[in-house]
Amino acid sequence: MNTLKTKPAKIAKPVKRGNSLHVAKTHETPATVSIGATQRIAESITNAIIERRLMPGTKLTEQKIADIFKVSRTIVRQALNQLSREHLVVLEPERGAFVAMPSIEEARQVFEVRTMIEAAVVRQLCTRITDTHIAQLRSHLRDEQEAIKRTDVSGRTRLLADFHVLLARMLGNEVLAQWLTDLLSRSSLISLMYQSSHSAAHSQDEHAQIVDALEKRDTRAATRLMEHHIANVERNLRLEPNCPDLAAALRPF
Amino acid sequence: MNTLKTKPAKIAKPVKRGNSLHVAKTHETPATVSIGATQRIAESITNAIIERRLMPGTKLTEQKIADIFKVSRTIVRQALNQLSREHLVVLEPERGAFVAMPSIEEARQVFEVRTMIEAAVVRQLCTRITDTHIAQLRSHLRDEQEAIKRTDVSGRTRLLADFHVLLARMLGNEVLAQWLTDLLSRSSLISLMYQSSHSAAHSQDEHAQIVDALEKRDTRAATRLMEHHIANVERNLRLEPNCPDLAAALRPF
DNA sequence: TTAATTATTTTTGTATACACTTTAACATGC
DNA sequence: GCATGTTAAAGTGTATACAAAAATAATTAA
Repeated sequence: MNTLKTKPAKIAKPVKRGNSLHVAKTHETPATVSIGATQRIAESITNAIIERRLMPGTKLTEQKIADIFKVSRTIVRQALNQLSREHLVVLEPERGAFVAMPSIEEARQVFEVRTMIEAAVVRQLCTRITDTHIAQLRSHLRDEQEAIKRTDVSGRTRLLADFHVLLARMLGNEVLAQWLTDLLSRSSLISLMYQSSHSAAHSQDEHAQIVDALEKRDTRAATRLMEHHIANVERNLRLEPNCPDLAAALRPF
Repeated sequence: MNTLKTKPAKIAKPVKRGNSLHVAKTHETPATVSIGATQRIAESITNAIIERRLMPGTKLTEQKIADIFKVSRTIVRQALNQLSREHLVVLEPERGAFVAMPSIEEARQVFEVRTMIEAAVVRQLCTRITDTHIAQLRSHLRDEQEAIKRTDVSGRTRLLADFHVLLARMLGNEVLAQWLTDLLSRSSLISLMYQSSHSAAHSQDEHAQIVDALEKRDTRAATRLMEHHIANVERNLRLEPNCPDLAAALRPF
């Protein structure tokens, strides 16, 4: 019932710098040049999580992070808020921020959504993919292989996830790409938490098969391969009721 | 290169209050009971936007909002940050927050994604929808009709959007439902900005047809109807290069 | 009068202060 | 020794202070 009445809607003249969609800030900036400190910290924490330097459940104390980055808690707070909306961090009222521990149910839902959306992406893509796109994908596949060869764990994790985002981006739909990016960082956290046994090499191979199908514009095969790929990744998670529920299961009441 | 090294990852014991997915805070709380002030303000602004009391482009000055709600700018800032991540508000550095003015391109992308995802939702739903669900949908359709009858503009806007979220929620996938919620508030802002000529009654009728198809478990018809419905809504937007670009077009340079 | 320049006021961005909550450490009683 | 209650430390949530930037108003020159 809070009406929020304002003056007769004084419209701001459309200043219109930064015409295009919100792609602007997504793109890498030249150097350490003052790209919001908030963003810098959020990315550092994201990297730390994805690269397994911060384990799920770890407490993220505001002051400690503030000290590390030499900023005030205000900035850290903004970063943590952002991360919580990306589901990489959980904010418990009056208790603080923790690296998220996605539940088994959440994992299931994330993979279900990914299957739905990525199958649709691949289907769409078959009707409009260009040779340039195919070349891009081949190039990406090579990068994946290299990262696997030299056992660059964090690099290959990122590249394997980027493959999926890359496909979405080829539809020329930033809204979709942005969302898939979020979904994939959640996925990374999930496979990291439930120690996936799905080898990177196997994933890479499946990616290659998908590209092959795309090149032939074989809609049926491409969607089937994508669905199987995601299903495989999910199937290979250790989703048994482990640690957290174990403690609860052993308790008398 | 910011390493963010912390102590050997002191894992916080899984306190485990609020076991289930993040549904907890989504649910309505009894009364005005201290549900975060931030949330309250964000919702007020959202309502004001959807109900057309705040037009696209309006400047949202932090102090003014703070005064209205009798809180500090800190809280308002959090709310505006949240809204910017929902794309209802745009944050321009050093300039402030404005009600978003989604571009034509953004509109196109939002509807494209909605088509993809909602077609998939309906397809999935055909295989697992229950009679209880059908009853729920029928009930919702009645609510829509009533709101239209008594020309409750803001009510019907909300209900017509909620129909789509309701479908997603029936898949038992909160991740999906949450995202569709975001997409639909963006859609609302878009149709509000580009004055849709698609009558509410027509939309409601199309919703009813979709439910009919779902009841018969007619996958083919249901997906086709949903795709057409969304396409209709988009087609009826006034997407001509209007005001904003007009001004730019007339300018010498 | 109009345009350009300077001065003034708003408004944002970040840091800091402070109250209140939680957590832990310790002491007391059983 | 274990549980419970008490006290101290740490941490979060909100308000406020202040510097820097932007918007607005005033002033001057053409």
